[in-house]
Amino acid sequence: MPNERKTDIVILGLLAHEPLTGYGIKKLIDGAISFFWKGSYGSIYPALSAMEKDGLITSSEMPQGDRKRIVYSITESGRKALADWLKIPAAKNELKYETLIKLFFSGSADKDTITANIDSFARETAAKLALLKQYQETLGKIMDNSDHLCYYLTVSFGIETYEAHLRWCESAKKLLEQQNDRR
Amino acid sequence: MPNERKTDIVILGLLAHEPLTGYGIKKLIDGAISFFWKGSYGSIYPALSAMEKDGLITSSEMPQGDRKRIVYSITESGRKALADWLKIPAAKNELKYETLIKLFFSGSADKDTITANIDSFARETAAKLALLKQYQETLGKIMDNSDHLCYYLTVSFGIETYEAHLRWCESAKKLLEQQNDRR
DNA sequence: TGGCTCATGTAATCTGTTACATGATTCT
DNA sequence: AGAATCATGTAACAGATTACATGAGCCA
Repeated sequence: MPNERKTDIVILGLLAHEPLTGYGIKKLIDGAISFFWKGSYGSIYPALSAMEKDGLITSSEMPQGDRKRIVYSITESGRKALADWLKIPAAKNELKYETLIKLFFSGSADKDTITANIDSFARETAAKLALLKQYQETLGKIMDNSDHLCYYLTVSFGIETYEAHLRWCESAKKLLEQQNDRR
Repeated sequence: MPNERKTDIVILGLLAHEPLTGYGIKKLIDGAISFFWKGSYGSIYPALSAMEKDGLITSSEMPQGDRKRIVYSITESGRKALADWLKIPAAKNELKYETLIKLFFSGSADKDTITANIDSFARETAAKLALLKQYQETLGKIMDNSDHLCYYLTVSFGIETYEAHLRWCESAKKLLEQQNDRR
């Protein structure tokens, strides 16, 4: 039975491409993946231990000089678990935006506070968008295999979503102005 | 110091509008709020107890016949905590879409699996979108105060985001077709 | 030599879900 | 009478974060 823990799936997905250390996994998660998934050492290392026990991955110590170094590889059983999970269309998709909580309950807040919150959100979104566009550019040049196509589609998702967010920021601020003038 | 727990903030925000029971809070969270925030009884009731101890809310037993019923109201201290939190522009905005994890690691999956996943995502998104559009229609008619304006803006955010998702679904499927033909 | 990166790991804590237990009221 | 809804609450578990502890290798 494939593990439900998403950390496990992400690790499996990364190891399906190449063997990695826990540290290396963390670095990759902090890259293009980070816009839809986060992971800390406190979740990665325990997951690696558990998955090795379950036979989904294997480890081999490959020290660099005197520095401890454990490289993990995916097993056949691991590949199967990953493939099985990929085939299940059911997916939990969660959007948890504190900005929306703030906005929803800002009925008694003054207009400047609301606008400041929207502006702050817009800045953060623009920064993330810029990063994704960089990734997209790089990927667009090397879209030679199905791996890269999938990366490209994921990044495109982020770009279209963030662009929609930014458009909303503009229209929201306009509406706020209008309502303000009307009083 | 304002509590960082978002469950607390959501409860405070709801109670700022009207006194409610734990059950009533759960019902409201399951409504228009649910697209950006979820809550279970297992998180709501303990939060209510903790917040009462902290003086952010007060309770009064108002049984209905023989049925136990505890109605919570926000205190001045609670209103201040909420207002303080609303003034901080910093916000954690998390997009956690399993669909994107699946897609990102679908390099070795066959095209039908990927398309099925996208279709499933599109159906779910369309369903959520339809609900939000209903809310928007209702809200559009009664946009008489700043509370309703904030609700409207929040719902609009969801609508624009989900519409962007659906557009992406279409373009993603087209790209997949093209790449498939090219082989 | 000092700071960054590579590298592993754990303990305490937080936050929340799921599942259950319990029972009254209201609607059909 | 039976189903749905109203209503409160807890215990076990899950999943993750934060902060810490530790230390080697590499570059300027």
